[in-house]
Amino acid sequence: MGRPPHPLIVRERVLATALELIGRDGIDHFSMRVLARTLGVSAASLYHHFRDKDEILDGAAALALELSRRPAPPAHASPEDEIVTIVVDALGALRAHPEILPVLVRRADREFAVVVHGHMAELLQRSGVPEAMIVPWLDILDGLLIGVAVLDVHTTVDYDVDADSYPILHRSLVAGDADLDAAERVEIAVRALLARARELERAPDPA
Amino acid sequence: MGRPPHPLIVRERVLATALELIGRDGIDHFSMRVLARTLGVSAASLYHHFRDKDEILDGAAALALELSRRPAPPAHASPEDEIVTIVVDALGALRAHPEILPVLVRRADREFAVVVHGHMAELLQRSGVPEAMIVPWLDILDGLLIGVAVLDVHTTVDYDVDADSYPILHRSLVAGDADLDAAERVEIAVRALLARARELERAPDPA
DNA sequence: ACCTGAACACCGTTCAAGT
DNA sequence: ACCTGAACACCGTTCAAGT
Repeated sequence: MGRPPHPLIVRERVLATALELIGRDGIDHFSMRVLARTLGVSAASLYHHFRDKDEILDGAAALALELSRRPAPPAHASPEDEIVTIVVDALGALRAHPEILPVLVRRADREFAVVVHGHMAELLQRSGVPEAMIVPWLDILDGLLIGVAVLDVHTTVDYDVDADSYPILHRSLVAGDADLDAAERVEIAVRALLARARELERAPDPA
Repeated sequence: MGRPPHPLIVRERVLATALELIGRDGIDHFSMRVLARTLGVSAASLYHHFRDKDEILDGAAALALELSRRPAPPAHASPEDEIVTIVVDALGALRAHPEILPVLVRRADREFAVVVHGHMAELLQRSGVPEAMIVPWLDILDGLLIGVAVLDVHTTVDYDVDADSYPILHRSLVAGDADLDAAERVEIAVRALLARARELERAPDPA
């Protein structure tokens, strides 16, 4: 066909289409050929705009996070409440695009988090965390967030536990209020971590 | 060639070879054909022993966890110390096979954890966690473990932070003792969570 | 510069055929 | 029962050729 008067391929449209296809049909059905067909172009053309398939996957993952970002974090009374809000919002963003999570995990590009990290670093300091420990606590909070999201997305079935072999686990599983929502669990965990982060002056040496 | 006098394919040997190949060449280079060639059989034969490729990946992931399991968890004075040991050991297991982590995350088959969960449920109870909250705390600890492992495996570069835009984050990053080992971070976090888990009688209602 | 069809070197999986 | 070669319907990526 040759070169059209206006470019047929726009980067953002490609990424939005990729995200939509992945969300609708799953990551296993996503291919360059399917994406190209949906866009009405040839698969080869995509390589004029993206280095490879991974660049498209990364872009779609970044777009997913961007789309589910809350417009503005509300200013709360305490920095703790604000941190909880940020983490719970981020969990919601990850849960809104479960199919993109494996991509995020596989690449774990943390650049996207730098803005929210800058803000959270300030909040941690205001809540009394010593400066040298701010980055470790950010890492812990990040890890908690990602891990809870990963487990939550795959919550397929409540696994069966033999009552005789594991009596306590079994009783806790059948207890009614045992299954909190992931957002509630993450809030409990974040508050627990922050309560301790304020107390610690420094990491304890392995004595 | 036809049927040999003794089976050429043994399930455990297939999984061990798969794990080795994935660890050595990466998950992207792992294919049924490569696995079959390494084993000296045809790719088609593998389908007589495994339903599909996913079953092999799951088996290899389970094997990785099994291999890195410590022989016996030492009986400590306090249940808290024992929980920390279990979680830190599990982190070591995950870090020993970084290439298998995406497989675990993608499938998140939690059945493999039931034994250690049964034990940890008992430890949580002994450390004073109310029965109805044991499963939520197990979920939180699982999430923390997986998330920290995921982030640790991909710790490619310390990202650059603009000192003017994010002064606190920047200062914390350049502070010398800011980068604790993942095992140290997870220990700090687990102790913080346990300290709080003992106090809480019940999940706080969203008031 | 931008897009194309065709080709290359792969995939996972199935299946009739062999012993 | 267990293994095989060949085939099917796909992949990601490259590249000469078109305008």
